[in-house]
Amino acid sequence: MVISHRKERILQAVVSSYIDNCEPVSSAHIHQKYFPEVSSATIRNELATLEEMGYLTHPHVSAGRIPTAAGYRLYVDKLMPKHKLSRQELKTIKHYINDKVRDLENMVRNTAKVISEITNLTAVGYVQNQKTDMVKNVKIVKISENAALFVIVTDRTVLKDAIANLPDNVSEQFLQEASVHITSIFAGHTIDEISNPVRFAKLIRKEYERIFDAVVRIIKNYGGDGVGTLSVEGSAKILSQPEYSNIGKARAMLELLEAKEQLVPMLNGAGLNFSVKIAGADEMKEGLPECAIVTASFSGGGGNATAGVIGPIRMDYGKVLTVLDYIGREIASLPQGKDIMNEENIEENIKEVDNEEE
Amino acid sequence: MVISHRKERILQAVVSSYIDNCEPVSSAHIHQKYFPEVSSATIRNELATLEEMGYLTHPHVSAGRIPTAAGYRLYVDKLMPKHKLSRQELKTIKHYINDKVRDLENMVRNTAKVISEITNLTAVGYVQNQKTDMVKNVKIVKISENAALFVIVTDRTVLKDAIANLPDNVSEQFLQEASVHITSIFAGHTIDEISNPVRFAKLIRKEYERIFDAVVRIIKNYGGDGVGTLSVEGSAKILSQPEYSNIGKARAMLELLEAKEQLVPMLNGAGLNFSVKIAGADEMKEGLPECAIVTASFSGGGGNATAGVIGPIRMDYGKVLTVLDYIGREIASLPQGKDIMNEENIEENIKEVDNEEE
DNA sequence: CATTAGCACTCACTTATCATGACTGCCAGC
DNA sequence: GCTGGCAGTCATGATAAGTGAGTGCTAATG
Repeated sequence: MVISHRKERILQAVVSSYIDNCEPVSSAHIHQKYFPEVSSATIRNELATLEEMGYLTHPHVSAGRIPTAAGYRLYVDKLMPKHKLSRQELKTIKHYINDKVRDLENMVRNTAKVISEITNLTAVGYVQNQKTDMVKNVKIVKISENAALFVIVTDRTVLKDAIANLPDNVSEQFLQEASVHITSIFAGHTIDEISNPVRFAKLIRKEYERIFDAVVRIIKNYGGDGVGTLSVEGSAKILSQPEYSNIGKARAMLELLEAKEQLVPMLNGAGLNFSVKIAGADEMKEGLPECAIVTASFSGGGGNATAGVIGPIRMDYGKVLTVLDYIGREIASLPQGKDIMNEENIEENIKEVDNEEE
Repeated sequence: MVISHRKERILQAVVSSYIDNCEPVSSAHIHQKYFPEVSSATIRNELATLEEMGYLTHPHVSAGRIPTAAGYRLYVDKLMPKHKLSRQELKTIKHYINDKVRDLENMVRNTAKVISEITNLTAVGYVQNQKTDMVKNVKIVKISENAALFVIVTDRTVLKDAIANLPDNVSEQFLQEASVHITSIFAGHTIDEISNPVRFAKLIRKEYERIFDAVVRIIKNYGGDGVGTLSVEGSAKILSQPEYSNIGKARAMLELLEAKEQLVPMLNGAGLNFSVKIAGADEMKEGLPECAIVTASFSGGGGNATAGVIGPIRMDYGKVLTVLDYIGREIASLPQGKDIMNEENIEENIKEVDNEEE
């Protein structure tokens, strides 16, 4: 059955109203607030048809209508009104997203923070390490008598958390030379290529072999599936949503937020700019709490990543999508690296990085 | 009034029972489970006295007794029975706490994870940067045309998250020399001393001045109050506790866990080995949710840090303290750095570090 | 045929009332 | 000092009745 324009408008009214109030919407309410031109009886007829079509339900016979997953789906895809961000919100976004943050992980965390703040929902950000990332530089820094920090710079980010033991009597000079040698071999190659190091093994000078092996292992590990940095911001906000006022549901949700392995696969929008997944309407794993996940992929600032919100199915999709869209543009517009190093700039830069650690 | 031995035993019974069941304890229950040798009436008399003394209350007249904050305090300080960890639990601890984790932040995160897993409570770990930390080494690593990673090694940890812009045309060679020069000036000095750099400024060679300034800023920032790494593990576990089944209380608790500035001051045990803070009995800030915080300070592995649990006042203090104690010993017994670098070792080491990032 | 007014009907939700029983507190006797 | 016994209290849970928001249907109207 083709859905008439009026039915669409009525469905839109139901979804909007339900998103705002989280209460079943009655025909009288739609009549008063959205459709004074037709009577509530007419609206009742239309509602009955929309229910037959699968877009709406009732919790019980004497209750108003609430959208089904299919109803939300149609709303998101077709009916959703444009949202306009306030001046204050734009300012907040600009404050968080700026060119002072230099590494991808921090940028993503910042992005999640600002999304959470503005939408008042829990936000997630994820940087998936990719096998196609290209190694640009490998540095090995001796940090104590018997340990070194391995810094691996790729075209998307900087891996700087691998610390490994050293054999005795390795000099700084030696590590420095090893870094140069290994960089010369790996530079320009992808994680994927390096993970299969046979072709490189013959290029390596004998004395650097052990260091080489360590680097290969670090890089292999970096490119593994599901490895990456996940940030979750504002998880307490889940509990303000009435659909999670039941403690069991709230807990399921929080556990999902803590379980990286479960959460990460749900963030992939199959390469789309935006992805709105609604439990029930879209293929989502069984056993997960009822929720919707809206994600966007961002690129700019020398990398790309995914960020979005996770919340009740009844969420303000219009606002969320507008926020994600705007942030996407902000990030894309960041300069690709300014060559400035005045005092102020460094100071703020450092503070920024530092805040992100918290 | 001096508390008699029998009163102590009865108080102990009340607190233990309440910790296990989270239900007011009746005189009959104590009689059956703990004191078959005296009648419930006698126990009632004792309970009445204990209530007068301030260790117990009633929710209402026909309900059993529950401990007051003072009752918990006495229990923790004097009456608590020793807990014994199971073989499995000891194994879990050994699995998490091992010499493969090289940096303090990761070790603390691991510690929090294992504490949370074993106690089934939310755990926190905190590494407070201290003004008395001594700088050992400063390395500046060029990671792109116009940015560098500043690695600062102290006697307690490695700071490796500061990235700053560089002026044009700074060569690697130059940064390398600057690192050596700056290290030679700062090595052996504390954060506090360096934060007031006047005495060092005259030692610095003109050409390194800008780099020097950047390092000083990073170090100053590192030593700032409240700066440090906080890990919170298992926050969803809060919601399993019946005292937070009220969504408002649960939310207050989660918000506390997200608010570093509020949480950190509560973790300081004033230099004690163990600290048990009970909201109500101890000075805790107003407006915070009802909770108890048990922390221990750990030292070993080349640093010291604080970790513990945060949960309802009704928690199994015996178990928590035993776990913290045992973990403390494990950490203290870690070798201070082994000079091995066989394949296996590195591999596990790297995996470990990587896992921690998640 | 679409629209509408009107009305019967349903059913979640609220409030009132009552019964239950798990406790304590106290007293009198041992 | 200890104990059995008993009256008194009060949270908790069950039952019943009343309320009203909202629908579905029908018949009338344009």
